[in-house]
Amino acid sequence: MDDQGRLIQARGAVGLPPGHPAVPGVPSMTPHSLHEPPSDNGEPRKQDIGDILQQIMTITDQSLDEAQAKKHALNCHRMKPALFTVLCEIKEKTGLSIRSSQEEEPVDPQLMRLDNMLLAEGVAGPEKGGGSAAAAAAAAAAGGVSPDNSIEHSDYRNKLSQIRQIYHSELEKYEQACNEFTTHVMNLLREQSRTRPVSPKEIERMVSIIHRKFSSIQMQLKQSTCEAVMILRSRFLDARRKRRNFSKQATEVLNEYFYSHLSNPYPSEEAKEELAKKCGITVSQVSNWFGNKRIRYKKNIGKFQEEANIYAVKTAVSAAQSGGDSPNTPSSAGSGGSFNLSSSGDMFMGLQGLNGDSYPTSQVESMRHSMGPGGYGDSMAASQMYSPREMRANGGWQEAATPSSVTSPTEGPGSVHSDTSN
DNA sequence: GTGTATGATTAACA
DNA sequence: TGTTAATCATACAC
Repeated sequence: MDDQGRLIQARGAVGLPPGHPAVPGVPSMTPHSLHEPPSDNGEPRKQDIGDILQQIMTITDQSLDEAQAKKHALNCHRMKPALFTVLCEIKEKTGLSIRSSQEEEPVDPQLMRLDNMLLAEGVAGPEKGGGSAAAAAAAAAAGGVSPDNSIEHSDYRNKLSQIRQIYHSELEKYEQACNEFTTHVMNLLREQSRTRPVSPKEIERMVSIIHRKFSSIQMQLKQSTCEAVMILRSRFLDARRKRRNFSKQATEVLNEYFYSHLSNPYPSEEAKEELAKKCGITVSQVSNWFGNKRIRYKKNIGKFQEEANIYAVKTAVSAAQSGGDSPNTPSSAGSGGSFNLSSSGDMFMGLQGLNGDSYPTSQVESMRHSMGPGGYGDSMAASQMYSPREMRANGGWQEAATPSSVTSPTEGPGSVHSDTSN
């Protein structure tokens, strides 16, 4: 007999109208589950099943006490095991079949990524030297080797080890809680299976749901751990946090270039590379340095007067020492080597520019002394000694009339411009 | 501990 | 893409 036929038969048995479902969500009923002693015409059996179904259908309409009593009576009914089997079958065929298709989800790529990262960082999986490899890789990525690298490495290792420890202990807690909860639910369902149709498959499904829920919690844990590792890594790698002042020699080289190219303190790419090599820093650090220097100089020219003078003197000294034959070359300021820079025409004329005469070293020294320990206390005096470029209205650098510091190489030593605008 | 110096970063701009 | 200007974060001197 087909489902339709069985349904009609069941309806007839319980005396339900054709539009009313026999049992909610029950499309079919297999007669083989209802083995009854054969009767002559089947009427008593039909009547029996009908009664049971009727009682089940109306149990919710009764009072609690009545329902309890009825439930007990139904539980003890001889037809109960058969009905239970049928209901289990029906549940399998309806709800479960729909859900089972949704259950087979592919492995979450996000979870895979997290797992891979934790594995790579040495947080998950076997410990690989406490993350020293990762620390070394991080240091390599940073592109520099600092003298206290080993300290940083151990610091990184310790922190990573802490993260690892927390991760594993939390993971263990989750797993324990998951197992406990699963056992609890399984026991509960087994217990309930005495009073309602709960098939083993359903229990299995419930277990997998619990596992999925717990694995989503685990994913959060993994995500948090990954974030912690990322923060640790970024702290370890973040150069800003590990800022080191450049060496004195490096700063000197950069300043020499800056003040000797004050009219156009924009080193070319080649010059930057040369400076970087000379200072033992990167090209981008040179760019940063010049960017900072320009803006800070412009913002507070007065503050840099002294510094400018010192470098003017230095340059003059070296120019004088080298016979004054190449006053335009910053490298002539005693720093050795050449930047191979084009003559930007902004070389300090040293002290030459003051009155057009070349100053011998001794005179330079005496001038230096005349500045006093604090350099020029008088800004006017300073501007006479060395006056910076006038800034363009738009904030840029402009070749301004300056007394000594900045003159075109084509200009004679006497091309002194007074600039008291500062 | 505090103020200043300084290297790095970032958004906006040309 | 390089520069400016503002800002951050750290180093350093006191």
